[in-house]
Amino acid sequence: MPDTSIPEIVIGRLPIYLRTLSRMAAAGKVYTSSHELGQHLGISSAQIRKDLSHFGEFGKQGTGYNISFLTAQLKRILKVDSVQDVALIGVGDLGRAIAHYQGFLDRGFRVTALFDNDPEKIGTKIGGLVIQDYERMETDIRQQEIRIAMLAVPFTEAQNATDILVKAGIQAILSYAPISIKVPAHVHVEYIDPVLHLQKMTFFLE
Amino acid sequence: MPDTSIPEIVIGRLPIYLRTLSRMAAAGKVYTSSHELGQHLGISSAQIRKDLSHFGEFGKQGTGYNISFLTAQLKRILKVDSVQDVALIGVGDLGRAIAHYQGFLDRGFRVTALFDNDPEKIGTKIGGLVIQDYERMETDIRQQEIRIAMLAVPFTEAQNATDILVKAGIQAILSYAPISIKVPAHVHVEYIDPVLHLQKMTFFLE
DNA sequence: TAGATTGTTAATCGATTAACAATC
DNA sequence: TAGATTGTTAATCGATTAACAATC
Repeated sequence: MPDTSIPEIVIGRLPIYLRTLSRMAAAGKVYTSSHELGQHLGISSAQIRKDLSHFGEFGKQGTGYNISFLTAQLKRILKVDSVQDVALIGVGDLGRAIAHYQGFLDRGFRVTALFDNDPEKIGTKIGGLVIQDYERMETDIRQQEIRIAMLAVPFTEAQNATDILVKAGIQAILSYAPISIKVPAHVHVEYIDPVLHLQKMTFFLE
Repeated sequence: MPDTSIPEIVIGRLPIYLRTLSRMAAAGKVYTSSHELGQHLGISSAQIRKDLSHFGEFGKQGTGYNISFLTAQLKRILKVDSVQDVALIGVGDLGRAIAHYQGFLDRGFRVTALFDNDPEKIGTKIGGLVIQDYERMETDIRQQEIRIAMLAVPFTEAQNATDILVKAGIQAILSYAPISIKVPAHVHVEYIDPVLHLQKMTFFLE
């Protein structure tokens, strides 16, 4: 059971460390240090050491961190050492791009179910998966014991789809819909809305 | 000129306020309060009032905020009261979805240039825009005075594309490539990597 | 050994929140 | 007027960083 006293902001940085370590391993490096990691990411070495210290001692004085060892530890901590099944709701342009994306499996995820409410799409296939009707969403997700969903529906449809996901027992939702969705406290929601990033950056334009 | 003493974290929340106000306006509401806004977003009313106070006084005691007035003020502050042109680099599945996305214009952005380095794609059209060769990236972006780019290339190509964008005078980059890119200090970079969100949420799975 | 780097502590820094006078 | 809500101050809370003993 994860220690819930660990700040959420710390958990949010672990995947970034993991991603950077993977790049280093691919480049043939064997050891790294908090200083080197920090330089890559633009954060302080102290922060990296502090973050990791919440979970154990993974380094050696003088030599730093063994990259493959630290990678394995972070994967274990984040529970991505086994592959997590993900349901994808909404198969428009964006949903299609997500379904085709080859970058999930390496990092612990696999889209194993597709749903849409457009009769024209239902029954067609993407990457070997049949697009299913909303009707089947609750039972399919339960049967497959899927705990994570990605939401790529129009924002007008987001809350409705969310309500079905919650009924199906989904515990985590990554939503691409540009709207705040309501969920019970036990369901985690994260959002991706590119326009929020663009608007933020526009403020800083010269 | 924006007051640079305003914390970046505050700027990051303004687009969220703006998005919520738009939803309220669409629902026919005329006034709202910091309390109501906070409830929608799951943040405290004090934080909303504090954030807004960096930029002026936009509310009235007793009645709260006029939604269309506050919307106009936030758009002005974020500089999205005029439409910003955006270049899109990389027209794979994701780039295609971005190019087709209808949700940008309403919120201040318009994709006006597409680039790819795949000879098979160069010269073909998406939504009325011709996909141009990398060769033309620097000059086209300069000529069109584009200041913002979205990066949807494979991660192996991200730094190379970024270097060209920087030479072209781009000031802000929204990157979908799962890798940290290096830019000069005057260029703002934001990242979207869905796997980071998924891995973070997986930690909290029961 | 000498140099390097960890994990941890304490200090600093910055963000959030509670409270309330002002006032619509 | 009475009730509601702002904008702001001061207090609280939490995150980041500097520093260093331990030790590889």
